[in-house]
Amino acid sequence: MNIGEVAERSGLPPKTIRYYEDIGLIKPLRDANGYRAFRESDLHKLAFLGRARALGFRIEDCRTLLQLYEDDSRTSAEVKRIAQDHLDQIEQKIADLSEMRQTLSDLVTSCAGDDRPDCPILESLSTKPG
Amino acid sequence: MNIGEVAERSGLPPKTIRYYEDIGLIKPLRDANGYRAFRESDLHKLAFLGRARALGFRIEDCRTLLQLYEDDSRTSAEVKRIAQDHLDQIEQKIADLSEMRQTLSDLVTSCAGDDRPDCPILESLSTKPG
DNA sequence: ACTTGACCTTCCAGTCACTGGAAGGCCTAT
DNA sequence: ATAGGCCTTCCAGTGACTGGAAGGTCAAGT
Repeated sequence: MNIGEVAERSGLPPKTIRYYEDIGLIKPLRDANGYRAFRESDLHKLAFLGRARALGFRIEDCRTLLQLYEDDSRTSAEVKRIAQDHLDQIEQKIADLSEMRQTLSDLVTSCAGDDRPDCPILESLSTKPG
Repeated sequence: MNIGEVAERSGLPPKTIRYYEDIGLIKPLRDANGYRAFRESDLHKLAFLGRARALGFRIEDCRTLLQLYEDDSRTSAEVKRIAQDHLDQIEQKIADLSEMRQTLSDLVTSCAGDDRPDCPILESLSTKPG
């Protein structure tokens, strides 16, 4: 398989696939003409990586997860710890964003949004809280 | 005021303040010794920027908001549009993260997290959905 | 006068995970 | 022979800082 087909089948752009090879996540073979020659196993890894990335795992976590996947002597505890840590971070992010949303949505609601200059949003940004 | 005092009073690290000068958000004066000499107005701008950043506005939006703040002929509609767009993006991000959280939390729950290798998390990552 | 330590300066590199673009080689069909 | 659609590498840019090195300045203490 050439990179175009793998890109289509994995859903990842060719650029990303080359990047993943650069950082050692996959090691496709090469044809005599220099083209990358992907095996089914490479495609499978790329799909794995795509799904892990879609869940928001950092690349280094993806690397670890892939290693664990290929390691018969892994324990599910190792995997779970990574996923739980990531889940914690996602929940923290949601909490932070929810606070921003609340503040912003209050400000947006209170702003007339007309052609006058008076604006509670700017007033809030320019004023010390408390 | 030197940068240290401004950093303390604005809550922004000196590095960030220098960076904001680099990209033209503030233009502090200079003392004869080359030290930055901040006016109260610089401090006020930095505090404004700090609050805007804390609400998650991108730097370029912060720049625009600061310009609008200083423009007597602004309209609140301009400000509101920026804030509303940002709010929309935050809500989109929360939606994306919430979906990740749901999936991840299901996976974490279903994983025993013991010393055996069987792991629904890895199985899910390695399997095509559908 | 000298030294110490806490400031301040600039500049360069690194972060993260790609993404865009340029310059050029290869393959297939006409 | 040429056109186009692949493929290759390499370099630079993204956003918003952050760390660190190398060196200048200032105030206080001895």
